[in-house]
Order: sequence, then C-alpha cells, then structure tokens
Amino acid sequence: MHESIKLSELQAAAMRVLWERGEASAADVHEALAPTRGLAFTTIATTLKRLEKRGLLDHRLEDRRYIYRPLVSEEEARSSMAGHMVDVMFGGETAALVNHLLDQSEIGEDDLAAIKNMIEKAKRKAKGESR
Amino acid sequence: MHESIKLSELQAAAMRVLWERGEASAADVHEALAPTRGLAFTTIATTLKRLEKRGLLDHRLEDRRYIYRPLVSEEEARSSMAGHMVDVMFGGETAALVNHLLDQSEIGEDDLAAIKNMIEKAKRKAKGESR
DNA sequence: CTTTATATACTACATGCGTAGTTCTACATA
DNA sequence: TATGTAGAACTACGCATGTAGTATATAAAG
Repeated sequence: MHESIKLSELQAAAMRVLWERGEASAADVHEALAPTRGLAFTTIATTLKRLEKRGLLDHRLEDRRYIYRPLVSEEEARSSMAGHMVDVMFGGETAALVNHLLDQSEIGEDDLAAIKNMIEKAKRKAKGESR
Repeated sequence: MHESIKLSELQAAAMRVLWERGEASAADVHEALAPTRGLAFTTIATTLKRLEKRGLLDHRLEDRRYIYRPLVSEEEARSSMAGHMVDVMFGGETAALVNHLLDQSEIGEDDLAAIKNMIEKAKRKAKGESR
C-alpha cells in the first residue's frame, strides 16, 4: 500500500495520460504532453522511469519498447494528495478544506446543487459508519 | 502578489506558528515544533531564512535576534495550495475536489450540516457574481 | 579584560526533480 | 553487410529542500 503518494505537476500530467489510457509508451506520453509542455522525449522517459522506481508504475516490453501501466489508481492518488493537503494546510480537518473551497469558490450554481446531493449521500454514509 | 505559494510540510508547520502568533523568533518556532519534529535549531533557522528569501517572511531585529513575520496570510496560502491541487489532480474543477472529499470523507454529520449552510451562502454569492 | 552563552551566518551533504544531451543497442532497410 | 533509426540507458547540471555542523559576532558575566 502506498500510504503517501506525492506527484509534481509533470508527474501528475504523465500519470493522467496513463490513467486515461490504461497504458502507454513513453512516446505516447510524450506526444500527449507535447502540445502543452513541449518537453524533450528524454525528459518524459526520465520522469516515467523515476515514477517506476518509486513504485507508481510498472512496464512490460512490447515491440522493442516499454509500455507503462499505473500501479496506483487516480482515486488513490487523489485521496493521498488531498489528504496530505488537508493535513498540512487545514489541520487535518477535511471539513475545513471543504469550507474553504465553498467559501471563496468559483463553483457554479449547478455544481453547488450537485454537491448538495452529495451531502445527502455522505450523510447517510456517515450515519452508517458512525457505529 | 504571490500567485503561486508552495509550502512543504516543514515550511507549512513553521508558517503556521507565525500565523498563529503574528510573529516569532527562530527559537520560538523551534520550540513550538520541537515536540512533534525534534529538529535542530539551525534547521529551523535555515528554513525561516529560505522562506524569507522566497518573500514569504520578513524579519526585524529585536534584542539581538530576528523576529519573523509572515508576508502572506494563511488564507492566501490555503487558496494557492488548494488551487494548485485542483489544477494538478482535479482538472481544474473545484467541484470535483469537493465531490471527492464528500464522497470518501471522514466528515461527521454535524460538519456536513454546517457545510450545507455554506452552500446556501455560496449559492447566493454565485448568483450575485454571475451577472 | 577574559570567558561564556547565544543567535546568526556560512558551509555542506544527500535527495528529488526538471530538463536534456550522449551513448548504446538492436531491428529495419538499402 | 553497412547504415540508419528508434528507443533505452547513462550522465549531467542547477535548484529546492531537509538536515545540521561549524564559525563568527556580540552581549552578558565574572
């Protein structure tokens, strides 16, 4: 289990490509990120290799090139990173982050309505889990 | 304006002491963090100096020692860091992060109720700003 | 005036990351 | 068979950070 997943911007961008596609070669990732980032191919390759070293990716050989595959899900990564942020900046209080986001948020009315529904669901869940 | 504030765990811990107290010496910060982190005094001093170099702190001399003072508010830092996380991990959709937090959250029922109120407030705000 | 305590400044080292050039290897092609 | 080409491996450099030892300055104490 990866208790603590930390991704930089570039790393997250690379992971996102893999999460979207399930798997991809370094060239694929490079191509996907080229428009926004314009980095050298080797930069991407290095990044993937380092992510693999950290246990976040795995690869297999196919047609003479590496096909990478994520070993952690996007949800896991999101949870880990959000949890870290909550700990570091909001005293471990998830609710404090939610408040902050709602408070000065750029969330549209429609999204707010959707969130309200989420709350009902969360409430039922909280009730269920509280004992 | 500091559009992008990034704080590591240690840096955030140091900043928090300053935010709480308004200002403090390196010794104060060291003392405050000692129980949880047990770091050398010089480590704290180095950290503060680096934060100052980045423009997040300022200091004045008093009684032969530096009294540090934050140049960015906790709110600013929270916004910046949360915004960064939203961009990097949630495709820039604040609502997606809120969903995530509510979804698998450890938020208690009482907090959920409070959040519901926040939503009403946010809704009014959204309405007001939308035109 | 000398010693001591204390805080800051300076220096240092390992690690991770962004970034990418260079080299090596093996398959495809002329 | 010689060569081009693509992808992986290796190497490298600068910067931020965690971490802290050592040197320096200065005020207090004796």
